[in-house]
Amino acid sequence: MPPPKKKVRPAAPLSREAWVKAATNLIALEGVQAVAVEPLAQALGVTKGSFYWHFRTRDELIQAALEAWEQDQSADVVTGYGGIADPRRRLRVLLFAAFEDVANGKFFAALAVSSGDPRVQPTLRRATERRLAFGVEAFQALGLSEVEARQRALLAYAAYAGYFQLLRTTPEAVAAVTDLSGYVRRLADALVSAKSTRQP
Amino acid sequence: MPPPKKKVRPAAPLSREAWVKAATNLIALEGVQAVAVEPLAQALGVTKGSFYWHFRTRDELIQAALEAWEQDQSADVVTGYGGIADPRRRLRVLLFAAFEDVANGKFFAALAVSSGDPRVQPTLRRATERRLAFGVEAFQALGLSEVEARQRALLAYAAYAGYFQLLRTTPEAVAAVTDLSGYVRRLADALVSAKSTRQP
DNA sequence: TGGTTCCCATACGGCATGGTATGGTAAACA
DNA sequence: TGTTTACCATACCATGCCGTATGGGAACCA
Repeated sequence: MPPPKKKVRPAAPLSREAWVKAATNLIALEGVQAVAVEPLAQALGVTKGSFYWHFRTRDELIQAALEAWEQDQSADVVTGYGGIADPRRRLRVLLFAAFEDVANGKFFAALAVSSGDPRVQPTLRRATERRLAFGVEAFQALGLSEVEARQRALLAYAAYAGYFQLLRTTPEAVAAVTDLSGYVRRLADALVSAKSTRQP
Repeated sequence: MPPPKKKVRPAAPLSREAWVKAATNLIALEGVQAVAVEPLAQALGVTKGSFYWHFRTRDELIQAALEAWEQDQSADVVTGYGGIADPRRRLRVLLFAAFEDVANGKFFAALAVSSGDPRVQPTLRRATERRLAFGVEAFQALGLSEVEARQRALLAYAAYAGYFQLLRTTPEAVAAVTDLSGYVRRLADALVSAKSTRQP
């Protein structure tokens, strides 16, 4: 008779980061609530026993994934667009970069989907505030008042958030607009070059 | 000794519509996945027994709520803005009306939150397609090509969707812009009066 | 007064999942 | 070679929810 159970070790033991990465992918696809321990373990070819050795609880995994994303975020913002001198050009580069980072946009949209989760809320709030503040600053550099800069930053950010929300919920609708760069260019033109008050 | 259980009837028996309305409110607040039979029954002061007399299943309640909303939607669009002749004015009225209907905007954002649910997807897709088509038509009436009209409609709709998403996830961020009508006016100006191609 | 219908309570089974307890195996180490 | 440590499997309990089965009270009707 065969030996009752050959315990086959996976080629490499799972690291904590592997769990976090898997959770991050799952969040981007289906939101935070989809991060369930048992299905995730099955997808990784192990069982819960493995998970609860690496993490104390499910919350800990989710927090780890969120923090990892937030870290990347801050790094991007700080390093990237501080150096561009011309405020008009800086704004354009900022907008294009934001829309071109599709993976990041999708993850952000997934977070918005999970905004009901109390773990997600602080992360989402911080990210939004930081980005909005950055946008306000960029518009003020154009010489606009703070009120106007806030309006335009909110408009730009809403266009960003809405675009990736639509891309997530109804990609067919977005697919009708094939020229993304044209779309962003139009947004940039509308926000950067418009006069400071309503046109007659 | 007191009688073992005085079955106290509620003043009025619950109607099917009362359940639908309660579900609708819950969806607007927390999304579709929050519509759970037992908690909802408790909130209404009854038990599951009542629910499963009015509905065959939980799905049936959710479908009913979604259909009710979709009906209202079509009614609004059809009745409201068909008659305005001047295309510029028509677009402005349309935009202002969309942003002013806060309840509807919040419900839409809640549906986007629940976009993973297979019951929600068709409703969301139909609503998005109808609204976008309406927008494309309105921009074409300005004399724009279809490609340009699609871009602007998507931009307007993204600004709409993003605004209510932000209002839902991080209301503090939106609160910094107190003048909503100014915000919408800026959006309208940017979309309606901009030249058809990029400015030099 | 007895029956019928509407509306609901109670009790139960079932499933998915979070979390715990415990043991087992392989590799490194002494 | 014996022991410890890292990593994981298995079995188990608890909880929250869906759906079913059944009965029962109140109101109306004959």
